[in-house]
Amino acid sequence: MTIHNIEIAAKFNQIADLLEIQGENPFRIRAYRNAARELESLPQEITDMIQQGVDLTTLPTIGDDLAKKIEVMVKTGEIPYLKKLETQVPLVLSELLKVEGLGPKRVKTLFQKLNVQNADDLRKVIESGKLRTIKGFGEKLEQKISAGMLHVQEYSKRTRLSDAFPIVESFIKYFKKLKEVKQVECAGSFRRRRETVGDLDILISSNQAEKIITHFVNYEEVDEILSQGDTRSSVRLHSGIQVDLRVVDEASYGAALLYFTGSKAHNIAIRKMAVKMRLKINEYGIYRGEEQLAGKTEKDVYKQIGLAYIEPEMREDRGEIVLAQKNELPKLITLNDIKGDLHCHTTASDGDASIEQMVEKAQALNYEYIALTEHSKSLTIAHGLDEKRLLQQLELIDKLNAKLKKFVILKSMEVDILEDGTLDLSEDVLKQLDLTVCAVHSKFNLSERKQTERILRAMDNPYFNIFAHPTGRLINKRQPYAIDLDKIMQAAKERGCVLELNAQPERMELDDVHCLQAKNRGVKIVISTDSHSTSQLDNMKFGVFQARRGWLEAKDVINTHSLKELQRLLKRD
DNA sequence: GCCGTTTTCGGCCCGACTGTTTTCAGTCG
Repeated sequence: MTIHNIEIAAKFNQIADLLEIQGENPFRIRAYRNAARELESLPQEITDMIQQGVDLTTLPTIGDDLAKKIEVMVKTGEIPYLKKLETQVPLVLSELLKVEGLGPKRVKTLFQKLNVQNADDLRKVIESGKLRTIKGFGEKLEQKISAGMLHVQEYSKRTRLSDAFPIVESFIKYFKKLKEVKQVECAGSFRRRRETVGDLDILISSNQAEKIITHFVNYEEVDEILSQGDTRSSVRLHSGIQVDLRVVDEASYGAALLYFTGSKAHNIAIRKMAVKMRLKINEYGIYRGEEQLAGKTEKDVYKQIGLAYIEPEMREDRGEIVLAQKNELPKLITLNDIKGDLHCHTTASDGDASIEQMVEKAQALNYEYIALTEHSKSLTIAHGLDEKRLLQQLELIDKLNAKLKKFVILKSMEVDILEDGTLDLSEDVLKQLDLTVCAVHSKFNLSERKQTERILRAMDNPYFNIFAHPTGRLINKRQPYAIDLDKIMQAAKERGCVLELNAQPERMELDDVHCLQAKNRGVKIVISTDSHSTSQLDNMKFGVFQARRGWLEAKDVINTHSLKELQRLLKRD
């Protein structure tokens, strides 16, 4: 049995929930949550680390006690301490914590006074009017809890970054019309470009907070006003997304932006640094006693604690602060660095646009090259090309290339990796291609060992260049297939293969942690849109966002290079 | 429960809004 990091993290979070309901020491609770977060973003599996004899207490947030609990969990699949807690407080109570308006204190009260253990119990005590008999539970709170229960599922779902974009853009536009607005930005995980966002955090600088708040709650897409104060307000939009607004003075804008961009872990880390220097950071600025030392820009605030400016995408407390101290932060890749797209389809297989249309759009994006990567014959549903049709396309590409100036169409194909690890094209044809983009399109449910072996065998083929769709996941829809990416990366490094970061917003395979892992291993990445239409070529930005979250620089990504250099990088030994 | 360039004990990030109080606890970000 393999215990994954996220499973241990989940157990730690459950322990934290139960301790919270019991009213335990908040710092002890935080210790469990910190450890859970650490485990979630750990690039290596704990199980492997234990096998390699790594001392877990060398990890931040993990001490002697938690290290022991992790080891027991890995060995037995359970944490006895959690079992013990469950005999005192039913675990299902943690579900109630997800209801808006209910926190640990209220859940405990409901459990003790009315024996409420789950949503059903809660509904019953509301209907019978018993809830209101409890001290501290009034009419308004009852309404809030009732509404909250209806939406637990719906609102806990995170929105894909690409879906949040148009919502944010119209919000920003709406606020820019107001002359009282000096600066406006969407902070939070949106600004950190996480692949999904929970709610949206809009920050505005203005000296007319009241007017801004009124403008905010009157926005036409607002369905419900959740709170409305002097400087902050929250609403729920018709789309179900919650939006939080905060208004500050210009003198505090940078500090507030820093605070509302997060992540929470990053904020806590820099505030701790400030405390050590006898300073205090809050959303209004950085202070020595009453005196504000900085606050107008984020850069000023970082500078006061001896840090270089850290890009939002890196603010996850994954080691970026140490690098900022040493002034050794990576120079993150930007959209401007991209010189071409190496994964696109045309009408020849399952795309919507012709070759000419795709080329025209790629040229408009100032690209120097594009690779046409139709599906191969096994993928009949996508009208995959057999050898004969592919050869016809190659001829056509030659003709078009002869006419093009300062732009090259690369001959390629999205080759299916069959179940036995062979490629879905004969060597005769493979050798006529400039590069191959190889991917799994069937048999997703093989065991991790078999799936990994399948890919490794495919990589042994000297014509294998890019491993596309490396996890097969669809955000909010399909889990990644079981695969040992660590082994794959090792093999890619040895064989000179490249891993694809697929920029389709619903895919985003690899994730940020994978990117960082690849970078550390020296494995090259290609960011590709997998476009099936001309407009999808614009999805490149989402791939770049993800790459930035994974600390990638232009040099780590092969399609930032000129054609000549690209060809050198693709060459296998 | 973790952690250490003032500490192996005593700290642990910080503030706004709501509802139900009648001066503040609870929740949230």
